[in-house]
Amino acid sequence: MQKYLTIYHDLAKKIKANYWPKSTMLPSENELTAMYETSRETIRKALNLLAQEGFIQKVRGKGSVIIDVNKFDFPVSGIVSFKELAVNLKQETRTIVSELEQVEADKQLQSKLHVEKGEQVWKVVRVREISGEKIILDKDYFNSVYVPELTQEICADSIYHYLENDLQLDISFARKEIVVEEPTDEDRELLNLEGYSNVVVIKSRVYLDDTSLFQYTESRHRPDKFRFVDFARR
Amino acid sequence: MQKYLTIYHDLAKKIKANYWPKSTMLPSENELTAMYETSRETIRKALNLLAQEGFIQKVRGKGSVIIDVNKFDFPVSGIVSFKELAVNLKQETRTIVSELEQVEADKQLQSKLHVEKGEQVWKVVRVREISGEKIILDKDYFNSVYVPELTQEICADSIYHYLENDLQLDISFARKEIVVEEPTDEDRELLNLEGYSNVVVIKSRVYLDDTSLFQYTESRHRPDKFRFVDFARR
DNA sequence: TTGCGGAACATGTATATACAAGTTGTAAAA
DNA sequence: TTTTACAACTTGTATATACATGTTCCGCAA
Repeated sequence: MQKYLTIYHDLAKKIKANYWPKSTMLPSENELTAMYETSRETIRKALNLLAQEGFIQKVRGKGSVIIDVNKFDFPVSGIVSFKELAVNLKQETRTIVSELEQVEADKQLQSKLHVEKGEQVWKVVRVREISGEKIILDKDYFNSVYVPELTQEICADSIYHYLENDLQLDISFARKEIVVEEPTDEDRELLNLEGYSNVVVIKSRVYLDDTSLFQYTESRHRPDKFRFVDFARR
Repeated sequence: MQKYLTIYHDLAKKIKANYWPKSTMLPSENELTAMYETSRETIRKALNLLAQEGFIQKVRGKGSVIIDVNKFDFPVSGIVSFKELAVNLKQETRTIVSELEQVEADKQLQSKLHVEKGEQVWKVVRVREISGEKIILDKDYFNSVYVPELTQEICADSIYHYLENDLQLDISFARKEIVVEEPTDEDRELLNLEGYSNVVVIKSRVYLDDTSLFQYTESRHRPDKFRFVDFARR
């Protein structure tokens, strides 16, 4: 593994474990250079990563202050699969595959997935149950060129795990959009909406390493259970 | 100005202006090094920034592909003032200052702004009108230690401009949280809610360069007009 | 006592060099 | 013709050096 990543992970782990008191300085770059027996540039790469992820704040002429991280509980920012999220949640979760089929792309899908008319597309509809309540409705569409086969088992477990480990796809980046919509009949039917008159919809286009678009997803959430946490720099 | 930032801005401008066709390769790092008469590391700093911001996708052994940017229309991600947003909007916008006063921090504010009991805090309530409709209700609280004075004029124009240019504050990062809530009486009174039974609330804690917390904000949006666009990397 | 200057330290930027590792096309070998 | 091997590209990582620039603190001079 690369040195700067190893150092980054080591420092991140120590910060999370409160190895240093919050709001105090990290050792200086020169000290870290000596501690890890490497060069200053390598340390700086690790520190810049830490700053980007909100662990530290670099102050010129002074040093790196450890930011008091109040554990981000639901980082929908970034690309994270539901299964990866679920392990952080205390509650019981369950995934119900309600639909799984290969369909021809209609006009709407064509524009969202950038495929030609009539091309084959996998459609997966899944309901996410948290603590016994049906909270999230995930509608995924995959370009069959990149995902030729999907099974009930894969969808019930983790599609992302299958794509990355078995199909060796390099998922790279996504464009996301969050809006609030009125529930569709499908939403009302599949979710426990409890009279709520809105759903929060996260629409994502997901791209591979080679910038090809392979997935379009709508994640539809009951509004009271939705929470998006973000870290932003000016 | 720093070389790598100059190069970054130059490349970003060219990409936005379609100087190179979308989905094609940028010149290689070595070519750019020659073009800008600098070192490869400096070029790499600029390219990494472009990748971070979603302009390009770096592919090892091949080069940097230009990502087809479909102009992100409403980047609430990052820290952006309403006035900065407004210049990108085509519609007419107006800001109405509905409240401006210095108050003692109550228990709730104490925890949100990390101030002591009874400390002075500026409270600003503003309504944002877009195309004649009252869409957004911004409630800002500033720690008086960092912001001793605020006037009607400043609030009607841009508080951020005042903080950064006149008070010389270095606004650095923010923690944000997006949730959906039921409208309060204040929401119903000040906004044109048109019968909507929810509001989208962005709660932000904003920090200075030296990691001190100086602002807490709730930005309350009418759900049909709310849209959050994000670029994420796995 | 007060204020100024500078040493010693911090991070930021720029450059050069070396090698590792992935991709592609070509020419030689089977 | 097909396969293999390699050269010539690409980006990724690691190191060393130099200087710029911001912060802190201590001691000396006024």
